Parts: sequence; structure tokens; C-alpha cells
Amino acid sequence: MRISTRGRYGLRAIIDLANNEYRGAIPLREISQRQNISEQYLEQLFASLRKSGLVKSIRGAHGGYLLNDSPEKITVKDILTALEGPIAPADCVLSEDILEKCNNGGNCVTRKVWIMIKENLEELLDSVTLAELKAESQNWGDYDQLISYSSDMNNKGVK
Amino acid sequence: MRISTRGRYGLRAIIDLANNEYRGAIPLREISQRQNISEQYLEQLFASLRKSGLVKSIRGAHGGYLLNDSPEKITVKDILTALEGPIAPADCVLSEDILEKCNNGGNCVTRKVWIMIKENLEELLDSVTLAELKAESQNWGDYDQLISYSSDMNNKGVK
DNA sequence: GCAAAGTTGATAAAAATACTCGGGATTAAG
DNA sequence: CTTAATCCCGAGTATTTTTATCAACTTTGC
Ligand code: FES
Ligand code: FES
Repeated sequence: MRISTRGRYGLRAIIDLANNEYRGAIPLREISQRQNISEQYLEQLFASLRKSGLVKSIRGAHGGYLLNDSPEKITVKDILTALEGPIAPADCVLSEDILEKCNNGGNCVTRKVWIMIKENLEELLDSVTLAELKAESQNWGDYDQLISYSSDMNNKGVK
Repeated sequence: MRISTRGRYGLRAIIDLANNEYRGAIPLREISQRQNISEQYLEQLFASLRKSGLVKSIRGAHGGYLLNDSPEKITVKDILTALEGPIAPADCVLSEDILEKCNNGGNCVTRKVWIMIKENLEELLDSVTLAELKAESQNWGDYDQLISYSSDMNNKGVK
């Protein structure tokens, strides 16, 4: 029951983007420095975010990333799903195929538990928007850099 | 956001135990056959369950495992926590130490999300008891064997 | 005593995760 | 037109976690 670094770093990164995009497209280099995540890893994460339609990119010099939608419309579920794939405590909650192989007609006991977890989590994560996280992080003043430098554990840092 | 085989197999196994312990101590060999999980892997899982106080063991010939408490008092949270460790989407929700290093005074934005997830999940899982799962599985008649043989995906089976 | 169990610790194999690297394409600015 | 900043993409590698398996040992009922 753990969120991988993709989700953890990625959420931090997109909050950083939300906090800064008023200045125009934000290059990953900036986010990398503020959040102390390697630029190369960020590229991977933003590729996923872009493919899911959460951010858009502007190429070339002075390019960077922008949110593709207003922060009010982007939820934590959108973000984590883009980065980590669908929320599925077990594979069988995703595919009908597997379901048929598994449970004589919908009656696998444990499956109900996994589905409960999935639905509960989806509802919860869908109820938190990027706008809210942005607002919260701004309430704390301009400590962005300080906070983020130490804000995750197994962070190898930028070379 | 995934539950490992420890949790998935383990939950199935303890439901199986709950369904059968009326006959006395159940040896792992039995559960192994019904659930198609290797006896040796089950040993590991039941070691965790025993150390967490959810089951008790009887050694020697005619030995086996019994629930250590009534199924009404054992929750899915107890079981999954015993098997997979504490529910913690990120490490920092567990230790105050890490917290201090991380967020100047309780203000790390993402941390709030991880804590929400943790608390939500704990509440949900704590609301489902083993007794309920047992009851459900019995409602479906005596299909235990059929169900369980195909009831999990990456199951290598018993040699 | 012997066979059926649980107990323990080590270890090996497989999979997933967490990155890194290098080269290419695009574009603003000078 | 050239250069530097930037995104883009596909591989490749290193590390960690997961998923088991094995062997030796202890306990106990018969
Ligand atoms: S407190 Fe855990 S990421 Fe900041
Ligand atoms: S349907 Fe997934 S374990 Fe049975």
C-alpha cells in the first residue's frame, strides 16, 4: 500500500508547476532545482502527465510546461493515475476477463474487498483538487524552496 | 497502490481458516491444498499472522492453526497490516523524525494527502471483519475449492 | 520412536522501481 | 543562420522489493 516515487515526486512537481505557471511556461530545470529531483527523471514523469492531458508543453528555447486545465479541474486522482496507472489493489478489479476466470459468477470474497478499496480511494482522491493543494502551499508563504529541498525521503538529489 | 501476494494470499488463507477451524486446529497442508498456495509460503504468512496475534499455533502431530480471537474482532486492517506492514503511502506518515526533517513545522503539502489516504484506508479496512467475509463466503455454498483454485492471478500453484 | 506438524534463517530467482544516458527535434534570440 | 535552451524518445542499468524455496530443527500425539 505504497505510493512510488513516481507518484510522490510527480505530485510535488505538478504542485510546483501550479504555483509558478503564472509566469509562463516553466522549464523542468527550474522544477528540478526547486524540488531537488533530477531533470531526467522529471522528463519521464512529465511525459506521463502530458500523455494524460494534465499538462501541455512548449518546445524550444523559453519553452517549458503549463497546466492544460485549470487547477480546479485537476484532481489528485488524475495526477496519481497518470503517474502510477490505475488504482487497483489487485489486477482482477480491472479486467472482466480475469473476473470470469476467477469467481463463479461474481462471488470471490476477497475481490469485494479490493473493489471496496479501489472505489473508496478513487472517491477520496477525486475530491482533492490541485487548486486546493496550491492554495495550501501558498498559505505558508514563500518557503517553497526550503520545504521542497527536504520534502521527500529517498531522494537522491541532483548531481 | 497495490496489495502484494502476501496480503492477497494471506487474506484468502485466513478466510479459509475461519471457515474450517470449527473442526479444530487446521494444518497448513490443508489450506495449501484448498487454496493452491505452497505450504512453504503459507508458513511465512502464518508466521506473520501469529506474531501479530491473529492466529495461534498448535505444534506437533495433529497440530495446526486456530484463530486467536473471534472473527468478529479481527478486521481486514489487522490482517493486511500483519502481512504487509503498516498502511503508509509514504514513509513520512509513520515517523515523527522524518516529519521534522521534512516540513518546517507541519506544512508539507503532499504529506496531507498521504495522511488522508492512510486514515481513510484504515477506517475503511477496520470496518470489515473476518466474520463478515466468512459469512459471505459461506453463503455461496460449498464452492470453496472451485473458487479458490482460480481465485488469484499470479498464483504459481503447488508443485 | 516416529511421523506430523510448526519454527527459523538463509538464500535464490523474478519482477518492479528508480533512475541514467545519449541523441534528436524544435524554437526563441541574437 | 547559429546557438543555446528546451522538450522528446527509446534504451539501458542499478537497486530494491517481492516472491518464493530449502534445509535443518523443535515440538508433540500416538
Ligand atoms: S512530510 Fe513527507 S513528503 Fe513532506
Ligand atoms: S476475483 Fe480477484 S481474487 Fe477473485
